[in-house]
Amino acid sequence: MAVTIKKIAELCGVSRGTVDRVLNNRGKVKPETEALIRRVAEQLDYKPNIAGKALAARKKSFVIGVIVASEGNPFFDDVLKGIHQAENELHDYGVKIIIKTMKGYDIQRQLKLIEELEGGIHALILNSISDAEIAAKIDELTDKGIPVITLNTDIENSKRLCYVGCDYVKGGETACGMLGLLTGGRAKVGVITGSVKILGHNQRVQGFRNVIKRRYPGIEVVDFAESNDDDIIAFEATKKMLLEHKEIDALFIAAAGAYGVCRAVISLGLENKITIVCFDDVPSTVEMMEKGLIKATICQQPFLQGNKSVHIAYDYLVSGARPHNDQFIVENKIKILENLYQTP
Amino acid sequence: MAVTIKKIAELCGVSRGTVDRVLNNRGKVKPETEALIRRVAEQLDYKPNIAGKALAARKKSFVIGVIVASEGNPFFDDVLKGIHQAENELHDYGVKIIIKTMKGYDIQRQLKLIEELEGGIHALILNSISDAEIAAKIDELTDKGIPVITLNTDIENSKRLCYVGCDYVKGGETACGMLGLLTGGRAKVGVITGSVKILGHNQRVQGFRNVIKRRYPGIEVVDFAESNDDDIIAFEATKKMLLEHKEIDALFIAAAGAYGVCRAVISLGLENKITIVCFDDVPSTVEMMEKGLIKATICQQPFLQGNKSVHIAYDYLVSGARPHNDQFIVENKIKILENLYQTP
DNA sequence: TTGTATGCGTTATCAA
DNA sequence: TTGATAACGCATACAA
Repeated sequence: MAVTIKKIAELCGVSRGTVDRVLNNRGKVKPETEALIRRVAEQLDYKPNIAGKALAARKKSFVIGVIVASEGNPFFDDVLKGIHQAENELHDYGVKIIIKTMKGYDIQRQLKLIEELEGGIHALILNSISDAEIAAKIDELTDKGIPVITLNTDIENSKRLCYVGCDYVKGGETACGMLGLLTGGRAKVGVITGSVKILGHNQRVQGFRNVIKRRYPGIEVVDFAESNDDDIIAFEATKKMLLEHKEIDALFIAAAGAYGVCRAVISLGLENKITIVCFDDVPSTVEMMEKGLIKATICQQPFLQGNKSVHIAYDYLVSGARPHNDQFIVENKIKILENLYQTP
Repeated sequence: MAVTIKKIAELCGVSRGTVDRVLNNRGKVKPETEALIRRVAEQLDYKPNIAGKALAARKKSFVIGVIVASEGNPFFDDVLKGIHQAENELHDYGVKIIIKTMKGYDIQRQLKLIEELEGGIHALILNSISDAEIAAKIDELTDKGIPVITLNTDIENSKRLCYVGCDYVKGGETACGMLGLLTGGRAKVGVITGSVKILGHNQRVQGFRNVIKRRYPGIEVVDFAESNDDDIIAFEATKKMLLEHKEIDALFIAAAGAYGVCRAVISLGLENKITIVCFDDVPSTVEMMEKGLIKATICQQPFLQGNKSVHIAYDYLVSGARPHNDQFIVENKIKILENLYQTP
């Protein structure tokens, strides 16, 4: 039979209340008794029963705040779906969610949204901007007892509880691996990134270059442009790039803007010449895959990211549990036309 | 606040016990009261609280039997790991698991194993052979109140509770999609399947042909052989095939035996000529991917299959919950060298 | 500093 | 046929 608080209490000759105080660090226990209880719990490998915790937790109520830069970015549609489903799943357990959305990555705007939420939440899920001011704010919340979970974008040197998102470097490596296979290892590549200011985008490009160096000497990056995650800018930049570099026969799109890129390729009549690899499966990308323009896309489980971030926040609030290594890394999944539609 | 049995009881002016009897079909309730309770529960959209159920269920104990054809088949290593982890996760809830393994697909042997278990289990997870005698046995168990979950291989026309595994047709389609991309849509393919008697293998080949017809007229299947999931037989068959058909420049391996196939290719010095696509990422396949022989493999989340099958059995025993559409379909994941190692 | 009592939602037992 | 009550493991308000 499993070890329970009751059993530990009996074994130590104290009451359940005392064991609870020790195991949950509530203080007010004589040091000797505390030591004894800890020793016994350790030896018996006590694991709190989740169902019991959840049931007892129903009496409380948890408000979780969410801030995402989802406006005008369809990638976040599935992230938000995952969050909403988690809210549903945890509704029974007294979880309420307040979502604030923003457009693009404006530091002051994000700070303002955090301040709007901060008084009324028990935890914050933050699609964070990698910036010192934001990091300081995260530390402030954490010190106040509001854990912060970074979602999709991480931030270094902060007291965030954990990061939920993909491994961007590995994503870039996977993209290059696919391009290598699709082109027989010979390609002149144009890179269209989102912004050199965004860590994740740079990491993808870095991963891409890693694999060139490691396995594909025949792949060469001949030009590089930024789209600011905007289809129009991507369209213009791609057109310019392809006109200036007639030798380009592959495009690596490290961020949003794939639709603009594809339209540029079409407008120059280069559909059959250029191999395109990109990220995520937003509707416009799916459309371009069906047209045959985009051969492969690397996806990062947006639904799972949203869903998991909420569950992690709840688990931490209820039982102090935190994920292994302070992170939950989703997979980079290769999708081609044939395996696009599958159960999440 | 969520709807509970207590609330329904109050609203109907009866005791919790009575509501419980109605909602769990235990009988012994006056028809009028039953109708009233059902109506109220329906209207309030009553959803039983899982934590409550789990807690109450601790008093019972569940024995789940598992039969898998895992002997000599490393694919099942991860399936078994998933099962063991589920046992760990549910240990607190009184779940015990008895695993019986077999080698290959021998109907009489499988029947015998079922009979050995049948007296002492509350549910059965069965890596079933698609056969009428087995189907009849499944129905017998089901009628006795022992739900049967088919794992990795399904069986038609039976009263099994649900199927946990992949969509084999889609797996074959994905494999052909990859091969099309890797070869620029032009290939002379040799197909090495496991056995024409195994439904899943046939479905993969079917999916492969679907995509040839749909998108890749330049891909042609020139020969076909069986490996019986055995590396030695696969080795011999591949060698023969490649010697007879010098034009073959791609191999589609629909089942186990990939290692034998690769060794045949190596022994003929054709490493650089032949594009190989296969299934699953057993250690010998990973080795061949690292050597560059296998370009891509389609994986089917073995760990998740094992883990999920146990959880589904438990959920059904505790709360009568069954998965949507009587199945839990795992994904066909494309893996190349760069995204082979990731969190499960 | 410690113990006791109560409740979370569900199920089982026993008495009526 | 029904209702009352205890139990599962945990958390906590309150009493000692």
